[in-house]
Amino acid sequence: MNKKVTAMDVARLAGVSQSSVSRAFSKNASISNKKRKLILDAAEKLGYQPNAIARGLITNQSRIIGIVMRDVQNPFYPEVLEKFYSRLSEEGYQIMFINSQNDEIQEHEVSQLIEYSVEGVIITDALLTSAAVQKLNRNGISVVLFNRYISDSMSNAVICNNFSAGQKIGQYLLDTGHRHLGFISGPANTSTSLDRSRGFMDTLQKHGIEFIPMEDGSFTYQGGFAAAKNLMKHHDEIDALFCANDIMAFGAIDYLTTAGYRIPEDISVIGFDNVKMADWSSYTLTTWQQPVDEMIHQAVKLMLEDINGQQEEPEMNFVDGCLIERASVKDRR
Amino acid sequence: MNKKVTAMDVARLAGVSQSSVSRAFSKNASISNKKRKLILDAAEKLGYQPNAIARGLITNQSRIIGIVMRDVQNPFYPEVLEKFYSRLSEEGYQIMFINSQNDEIQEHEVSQLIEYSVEGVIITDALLTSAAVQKLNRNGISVVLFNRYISDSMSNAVICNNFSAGQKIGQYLLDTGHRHLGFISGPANTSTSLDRSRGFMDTLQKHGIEFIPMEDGSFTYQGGFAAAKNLMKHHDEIDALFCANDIMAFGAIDYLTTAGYRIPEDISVIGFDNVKMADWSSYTLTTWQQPVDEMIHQAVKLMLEDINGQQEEPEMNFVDGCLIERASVKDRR
DNA sequence: TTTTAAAATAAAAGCGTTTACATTTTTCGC
DNA sequence: GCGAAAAATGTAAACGCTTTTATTTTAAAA
Repeated sequence: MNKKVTAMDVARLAGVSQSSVSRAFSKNASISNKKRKLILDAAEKLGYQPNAIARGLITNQSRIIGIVMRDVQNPFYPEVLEKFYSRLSEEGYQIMFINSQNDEIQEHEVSQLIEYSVEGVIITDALLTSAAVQKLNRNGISVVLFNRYISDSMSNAVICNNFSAGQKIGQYLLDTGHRHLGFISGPANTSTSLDRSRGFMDTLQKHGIEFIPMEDGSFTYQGGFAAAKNLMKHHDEIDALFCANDIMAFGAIDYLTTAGYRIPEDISVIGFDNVKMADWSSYTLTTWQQPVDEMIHQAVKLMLEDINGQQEEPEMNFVDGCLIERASVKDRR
Repeated sequence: MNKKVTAMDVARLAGVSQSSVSRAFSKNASISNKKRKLILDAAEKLGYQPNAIARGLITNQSRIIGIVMRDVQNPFYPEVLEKFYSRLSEEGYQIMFINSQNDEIQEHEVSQLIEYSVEGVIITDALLTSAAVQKLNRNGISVVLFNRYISDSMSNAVICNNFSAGQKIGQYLLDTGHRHLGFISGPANTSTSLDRSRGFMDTLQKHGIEFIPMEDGSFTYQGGFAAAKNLMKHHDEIDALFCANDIMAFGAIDYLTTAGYRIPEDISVIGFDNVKMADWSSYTLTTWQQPVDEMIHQAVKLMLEDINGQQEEPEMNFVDGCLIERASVKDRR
């Protein structure tokens, strides 16, 4: 456990002042090429790495972004995490990972973020109280909600246009000749699930369908499995099932298959997210693709703008996505 | 973007010295209860949070652990990540997440870790050069390898006893009356895949089987799918397939099913990891369970010991795991 | 009381940087 | 060459804490 080598050590070896060492490592600082090379060589020889902690203290910029997730087990989120990592890396940021254990993001988790002076926080699939948002804001920490929003707060958010996607899915199912629809929702306190459901119902109502059977599948495989079971027990007539995310759709399909229904001959199933597995040949799930790359691009853009103070007002960006047709929906016309 | 409130602010409000504020927030410091309460109240009122960056600078302890992963898309790893988060949280550590994009951990990724003075690094499913390990060690950063090891280096590691697991899987397949085995491996440069394969072959050889067909499935679904296809093309006689991880097993099963083979009637398939999906009714995969909780427990224990200097020598801990029998293997006796 | 030890507090140094400011060196027009 | 402006370098002051050291207050002993 050797002592860490500091800028002072480099300075001594190179025979310059410590501030010159600092300048040698900063992009647009006033320093001669000759001296810079001298210093860099000395640094190389000693294996010097600038200390980001010390830098953060003086510059008041940690260059750390917190990412808080909850449902890491849903394959959608690892993908998101990976992509956020790439984008933020490119921008020279590190990621502090928080896996919120509870539905709602906890006080102490917010505190951790603040204590480490993260410059921004990306909230993914976790519930945020307005109090938490305020606390973050009060500490000058930018917040971007990813794939959810809270109406009363003033936070940046980028979300798939779940309402319109829901509408289009409803339309698609109707267009392909389905008449007995069912819906498996996520938790009732998520904007994601709510908007998808509202859009879906909106279309149905326009076609004179006022009520359809629904079950909460809590965004999990087991939930989807159980929800499908309940649904079919009381509504054997169902010919199409819209699941508010893919993972529930897999659960539903697995239940239906074991119960002897054929997909899509007997029942069509449609999901939401287009996770990698949707393409697996066991499922070949027709689903709604969230344009993850674009969403992440925008989220990072908002974050950076906010951090750099180029933002007047928090923005909410909606992106559309599109239907991916595979083999889990049958054309019944 | 309010200015951050510092210990000095609290001190002023409470009418004490700044050092007393510091003491009020530290566990076993010499301070009267009266004053502590006074200070804590003032801090509460101002919404003061100690600045971990500043603390880290003076104490030379960042309380950050780096976790580097590569194949986050393999569902095994999100689970691991989540559990590491819980354990390390309990110990008061934060996680800096690195998603290595390449097979081999990159120079600049190691640098990032060093710049942020992480106290330790957990390496999961990523390849580490000895040079990288040395660089970390030279900077006093503890390294624990999770689920892999490198023989030439002196790093802590906790791994499933892949060799013996491979042996037992071979035995199990033989015991259940299989005579034409095939193997789908991971990348040839991973100790994980190699040891599983060696153990497997070891058993087979003891039973007079010297050679079996093998394909590299590179630890991915697509790889497993393709590998199964290649294997069956040339070796139609195969009656059992051992896949070096679950995700490849899923790919293999999906190929086999679409090709008209019945699992397990025509071909038995066995995986490795016991990810959540293995229990899904589409797969009901018989597989080897890695004792993740125990592995993580040990990894964190090693890490902490190393950080606290209670370690003479790097340790390599092997854990066993056990076979989980589901429905993808048929008893052919 | 007075003396002395112990406990609580304050003052100040220092962690490894960046950066404003002061000083020195270089460059360049005349 | 000279002088002035520009560029390069050095000096020193922060940043927000912890911790050592010095000082004050309190408690205990006499």
